[in-house]
Amino acid sequence: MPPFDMARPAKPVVAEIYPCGACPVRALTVCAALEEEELRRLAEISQSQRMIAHQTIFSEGDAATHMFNVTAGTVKLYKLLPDGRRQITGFLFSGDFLGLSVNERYAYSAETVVATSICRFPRRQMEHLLDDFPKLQRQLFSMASNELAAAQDQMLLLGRKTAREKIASFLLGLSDRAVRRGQKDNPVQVPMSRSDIADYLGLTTETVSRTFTQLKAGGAIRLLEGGRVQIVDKAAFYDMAEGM
Amino acid sequence: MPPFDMARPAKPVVAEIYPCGACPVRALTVCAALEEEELRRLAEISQSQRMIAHQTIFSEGDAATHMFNVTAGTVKLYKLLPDGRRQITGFLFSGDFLGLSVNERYAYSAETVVATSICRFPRRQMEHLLDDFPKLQRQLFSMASNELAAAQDQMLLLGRKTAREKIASFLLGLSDRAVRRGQKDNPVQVPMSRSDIADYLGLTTETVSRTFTQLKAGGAIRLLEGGRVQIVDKAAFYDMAEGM
DNA sequence: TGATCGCGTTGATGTAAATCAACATGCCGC
DNA sequence: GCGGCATGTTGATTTACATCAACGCGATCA
Repeated sequence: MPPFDMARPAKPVVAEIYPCGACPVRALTVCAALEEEELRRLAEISQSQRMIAHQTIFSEGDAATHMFNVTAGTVKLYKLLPDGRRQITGFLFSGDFLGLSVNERYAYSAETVVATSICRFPRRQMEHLLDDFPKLQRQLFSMASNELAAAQDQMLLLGRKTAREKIASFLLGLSDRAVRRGQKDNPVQVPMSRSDIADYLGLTTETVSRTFTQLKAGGAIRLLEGGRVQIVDKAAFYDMAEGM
Repeated sequence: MPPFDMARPAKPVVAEIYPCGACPVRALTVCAALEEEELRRLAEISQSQRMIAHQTIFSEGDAATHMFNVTAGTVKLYKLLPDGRRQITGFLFSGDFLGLSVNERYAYSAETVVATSICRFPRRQMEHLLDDFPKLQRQLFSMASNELAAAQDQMLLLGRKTAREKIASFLLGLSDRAVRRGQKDNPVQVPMSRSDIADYLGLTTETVSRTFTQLKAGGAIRLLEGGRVQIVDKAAFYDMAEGM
């Protein structure tokens, strides 16, 4: 059971204490590697918080006061150009960490996609904890390395893949990450709008829509209700995502 | 003076001992934060190596046996699709670190762009050092965070910028990094080929060439000999890079 | 029950950049 | 000095995707 009913989002609540020991995603995330003592210290500085869909967690350029961990729901990270063009640089799900900053400012904006629970840590205290617990730092470093690899995959997608390959890669990415969270990988839950998908893949909503239609017509996917997408032949779909 | 004459590249030499204490880029790189003792330990496991232009340092999928530090020259990182489409995910210069890996394999390929000196560390021993010296790990983590921010900028570029904006952003990026290395920022040295630039920006060589020509015709840049490019009005160029 | 709104789909048309092609230039080996 | 090759530039044409436009549908609400 999720920590709260996603269909009936609660109002955002600050300063609600969430016991780390009872955290539903502890095994998946930065806290996984921690001992009793470390976990206790982390719990002391953490606050759990629930947010409804489409709320801003922080904006690019804000002072980076906190780091965050997603415990339920979906978050998007994005950057804007002055004229409003938007690039979504990532979607985060339960277990994912956000809030790394360069020179004390957030380098991107973060917004909830659906009703979401996050756990927040004051950055200063978190940094002290990193000094005290190398294991925690190690864990965070390892997560950053993985994100870096994902970012490179996304650059290949944005720079060199066709619309069809982009959509296929996107769905497979969602599917793979669902597996890692221990959720069903196929059909895959797609909680974000066409517009969010477009801004993640460097396309327009129209092209995203048309490409979904084509994939459906070609028998590669089935669109189910509840925003779920079934990938008919996953192996063939991996090939499609790489242009084979 | 650079550590060797870049115009007359040496044959690659393995196992040449390079004293860290005399390293020309120590202040710029992962070694900057280290104490005497730490530096000595790092020196023990490091090997300096010179490579000519267009040599492979490692390939995607290779077992990740080493980590590297660029001490002179230029390196490109890239990923390939099965049909040969290529995305260059980054250019590295003196002081830059490479070789982070996910599950023991390199996630991308690395190749020299010009004659280059690198310093290599066996990964296993490097990881032990990270455990022994949290300061080193901290430094590496901080560099990874910066790279992550750069990767997000590049996603915005690839997904949402026009050819003209891409070229302007690229030149400014080179210029800014030259400053950080203490080199001249304008005119900026552009050591890579049109084809490399194209694969970095998600364009074709023809479009890169045409865009340079247009920028030159519009008076925004001047193409100098020796592969240098002068940015006429840097403030205006920053605006152009963001579509303003 | 009907008006309004946001979201997604589909169609017609436009265009930035890709592709195809030719040629110029510089560099290297001989 | 000369042929061969890689690299870069420019021109003609094509195309994948964007843009502009219309409409369907479900949710919300008076």
